[in-house]
Amino acid sequence: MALELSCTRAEADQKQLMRCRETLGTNSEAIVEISKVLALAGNETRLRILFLLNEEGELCPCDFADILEMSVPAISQHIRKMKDVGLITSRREGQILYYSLVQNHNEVLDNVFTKIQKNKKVA
Amino acid sequence: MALELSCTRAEADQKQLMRCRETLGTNSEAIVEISKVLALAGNETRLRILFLLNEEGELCPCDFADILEMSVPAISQHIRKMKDVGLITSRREGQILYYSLVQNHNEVLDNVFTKIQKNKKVA
DNA sequence: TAATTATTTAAGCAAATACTTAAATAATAT
DNA sequence: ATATTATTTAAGTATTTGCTTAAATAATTA
Repeated sequence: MALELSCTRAEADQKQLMRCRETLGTNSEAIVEISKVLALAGNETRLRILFLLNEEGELCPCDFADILEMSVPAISQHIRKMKDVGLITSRREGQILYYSLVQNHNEVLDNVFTKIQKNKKVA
Repeated sequence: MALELSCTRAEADQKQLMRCRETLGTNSEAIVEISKVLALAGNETRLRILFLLNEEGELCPCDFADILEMSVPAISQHIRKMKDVGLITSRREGQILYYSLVQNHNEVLDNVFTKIQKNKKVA
C-alpha cells in the first residue's frame, strides 16, 4: 500500500526509472492485450488446440476430446476462453461446430507455431 | 477416466485424428517447453518486467518495485520463476543483483516485444 | 413428437497463483 | 562487531484456474 521508494542506492538512475515508467505507460494497452493471449497459449491443452487448428484448419470439440483424451466439457471451456478473446471462431454445420484460428491478432502465435515445429523431435 | 470416443459423427475423419495425435506426439516436448515460457510471459507484471529488460538491458529488483509500484518480495518471486526456467539471469555487483534477459530461447519473446512496440499508443 | 447426438453451461471442488507480512541471507558501512 | 541496505525465502491467504458431474440448448433423426 505504502508508496515509498524501496531502493535508495546511489546508483539508482532516476532518469532511467522515469523512462521505464513512461515506456510502460505508452505500451500499457498492448501489454495488457498481449498478456491475455500469452496466458491463453500458456496452457498446454490450449496450446495443443491452437497448434492443431494451425495445422488442420478446423476441428470440432469432440475431435479435440478424442485427440487429447479429455472430456468434452473440459475442451469446451478452454475453447470458450479463446473465443472470448477472439483467438478462434466457429462455423456451424448441422450439429457440429467447427472451430478455426482467427488470422487477425496472431503474429505472436504464428511465431509460436513456427518455433514448435522447429523444435520438434526428429528421432 | 473412461477412454470412450466422444464423437461418433459420420464425418469424423479417423485419418485426420490419427495424424493429429501423431503431430502432437512429435511436437510434445516443444509444446511443453514453450507453454511454460508463454505462461510466464502471460502475466502482466512479468511481461512488463521482461519488456523492460529488453528495453533497458538490466535492472534490479528494487528498480522494478519502484517502477511497477509493487512490493519487493512480490517482484522477487516473479523474478525467481523466470530465472528457474532460464528466461533471465543475474549478475551481482555488491549488494545489488542485476537481472537481464537470456538471449537463448527467445525468438518467441523477441516477437512479443516487437508486437508490443508496434501496437503502442502514438497519441 | 420423442429420442439421439453435439455442444454448452452451471455448480462444485482441489490445486495453482499472486499477493501479503515476517523472518532469513548477503554484502557493505560504521 | 553492529547496523544498514538489497534481496530472497517462508508461511499464510484470497483469488483464479482447470477439471468434474449434471443439467440445459441446439440440431437431427426416427
